[in-house]
Amino acid sequence: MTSQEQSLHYLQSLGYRLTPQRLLVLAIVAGGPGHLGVDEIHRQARAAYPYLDLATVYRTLRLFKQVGVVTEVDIDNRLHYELTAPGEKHHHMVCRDCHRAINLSPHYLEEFRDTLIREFDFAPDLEHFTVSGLCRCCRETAGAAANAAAITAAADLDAINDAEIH
Amino acid sequence: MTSQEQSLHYLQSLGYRLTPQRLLVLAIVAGGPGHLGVDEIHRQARAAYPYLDLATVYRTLRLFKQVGVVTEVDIDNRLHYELTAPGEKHHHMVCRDCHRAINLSPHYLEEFRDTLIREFDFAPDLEHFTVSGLCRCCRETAGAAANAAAITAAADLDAINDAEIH
DNA sequence: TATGTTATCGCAAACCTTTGCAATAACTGC
DNA sequence: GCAGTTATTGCAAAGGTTTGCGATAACATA
Repeated sequence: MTSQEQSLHYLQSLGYRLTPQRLLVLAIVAGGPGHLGVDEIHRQARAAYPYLDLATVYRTLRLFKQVGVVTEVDIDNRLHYELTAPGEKHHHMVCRDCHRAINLSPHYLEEFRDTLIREFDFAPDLEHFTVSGLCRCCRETAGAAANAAAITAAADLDAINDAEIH
Repeated sequence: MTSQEQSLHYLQSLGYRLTPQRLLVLAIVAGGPGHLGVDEIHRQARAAYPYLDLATVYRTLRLFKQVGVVTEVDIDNRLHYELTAPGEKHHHMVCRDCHRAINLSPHYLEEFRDTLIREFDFAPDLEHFTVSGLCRCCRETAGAAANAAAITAAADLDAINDAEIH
């Protein structure tokens, strides 16, 4: 039994129905190289099943995400999905310049989660955690000038704020 | 000089122009009780300046966010904005059930940021950080049943995944 | 104060995503 | 295997947000 078939059986055990559309979407996400955009998934799916609607793709992916079969990644305000790797769960760091996604081990978030629960009784959703920022590449290249400007600007703002407070 | 005037001077010092629209949006966000939705800001703004377009509100808020004057909070897939509190910067925990936002001191993220920079050369944008989850209230009430179901489901999935790996 | 440059605005259209609804098809129990 | 129940689909429309573009207005310079 393949991993995909197991995921589908799992869906069924939760009371959801097995449809060709769901099978197809799962197969495409499973076959993709890491995360795929919704439009890309839809395009590939239509090649095999031309009447499949974009709304169905969205609904299917939302369901898969909800039960944990796929992981959602927000890249530049667009949703992307990848198979949830069973043994090697990971989070994402997405660069705000080049939009590349870098994997991040859950290990780095465990302490943070424990703290929120202990201090605030707040149970964070960190299953599908994504943090944006600047990757090494973009910090080195275009980032050099922009970064300097940002730092200067931040300092200015602090100065203004300090002046206001005192 | 008020805090708002300082923010506007700051914008000007960065090369942005001072317009009545920006002044108005800033005044409304500053006057609001914490975070306000975009439609709410637009509605209030139109009362004073009927021709102000929604697109301008969005562009203005995006600019304010970019320079750090306001903080963006995503609540149930809708953007909300509040004045960036100079001395008392904070992040947000947003409950996925009741959609309430709870403030979170930056202190809880400092170590996380340092780690990402040290280990991955990745500079995370944690200025406007929001984490979703379940607040104490919702965990106690509706959460009790739903939580139990979720835990069971997760255990099932783990079992399936374990079976697959071995 | 008058003039030129160009950032910003309002409008309209596009974009990505979600939702309502009637028709369909997947599962259940006989 | 067949009929009944109801989750799911496709379609169309709406929702929230962004973008392109010509017209306007804010700032700099003289």
